[in-house]
Amino acid sequence: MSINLNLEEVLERMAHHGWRRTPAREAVVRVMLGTDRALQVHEVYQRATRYHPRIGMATVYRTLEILENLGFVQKVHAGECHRYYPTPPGHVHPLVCLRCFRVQNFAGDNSLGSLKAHLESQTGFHIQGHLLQFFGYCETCWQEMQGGAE
Amino acid sequence: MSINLNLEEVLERMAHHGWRRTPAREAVVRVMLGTDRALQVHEVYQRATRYHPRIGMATVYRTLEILENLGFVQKVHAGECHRYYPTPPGHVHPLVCLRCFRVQNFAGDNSLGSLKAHLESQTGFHIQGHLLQFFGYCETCWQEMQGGAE
DNA sequence: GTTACTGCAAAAAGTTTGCAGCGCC
DNA sequence: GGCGCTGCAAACTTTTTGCAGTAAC
Repeated sequence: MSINLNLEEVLERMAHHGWRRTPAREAVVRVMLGTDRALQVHEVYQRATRYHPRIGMATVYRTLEILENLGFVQKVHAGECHRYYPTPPGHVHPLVCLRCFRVQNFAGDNSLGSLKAHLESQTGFHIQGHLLQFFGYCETCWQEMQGGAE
Repeated sequence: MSINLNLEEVLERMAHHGWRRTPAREAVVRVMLGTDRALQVHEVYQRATRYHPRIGMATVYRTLEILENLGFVQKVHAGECHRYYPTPPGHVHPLVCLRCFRVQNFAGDNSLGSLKAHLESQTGFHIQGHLLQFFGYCETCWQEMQGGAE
């Protein structure tokens, strides 16, 4: 969720696209606004039940799909499966902690633009997009892993 | 599969790691050596049956896991699901056609190295790796799409 | 002769769909 | 009041696991 938006703004923008405002959708939006980590779908579901106990998994899937299509959340490919995290403002890429899945965003490398142009002329491909992620361990997790806990 | 390796070389390297040479594994290796596209697991399975008709899906999964761990094949995240393609030699990244899933590899952007160092000092993350892919349409598919088909 | 490997089938995990009732606009 | 949305359950897809027979070394 663009971290510069609040609950009302997101719901309003959804409304502009014809999506009704419901307690279930509000719950999912709250969850995504309130996380600094990439979440698996079942984690989104669990957290959403705090705001709307009777929400179902299907609704979570459907709402995440809407939010993704509107550009409010994004998928991250972390190891085994994919996770969702709020889309930050600007053209940035995620740096994901492989242990706690906290996401740190960094500014898009502007060399990718020229690389894209270069690739298009070299290969004849018509490029539609790219995927850039870094993986590692955040300072906190790194310390804890060194401490033998792992 | 590293395109500069042949069947014997791959099987030999697997043997070095203690993996036995079997018809099923040979079939999967042949499939991966013979593709220029990223394949879904069921596509690998279908093609493998040409070499070894009684092969099972479970064996395909198990063999792809071995090949991935040894670095002979890689996953690509293309839209809906992930696909496997042979690891090319050198440090390169995939440019994937969204229609036919042909993979064109390009040389790793060396600016990523300095970006990594920059990110580590900025964020405190200990970076383990990165994921860079471009998506688009190859010239052939682009022409066919313009032609009104699709 | 051992032990790793296989194919099969069943289980598990992840995701989508159908639908009747509810509640948003 | 109409229709979009929901939760539930069932279906479906993808991946993993258990196991007894088979074959590689």
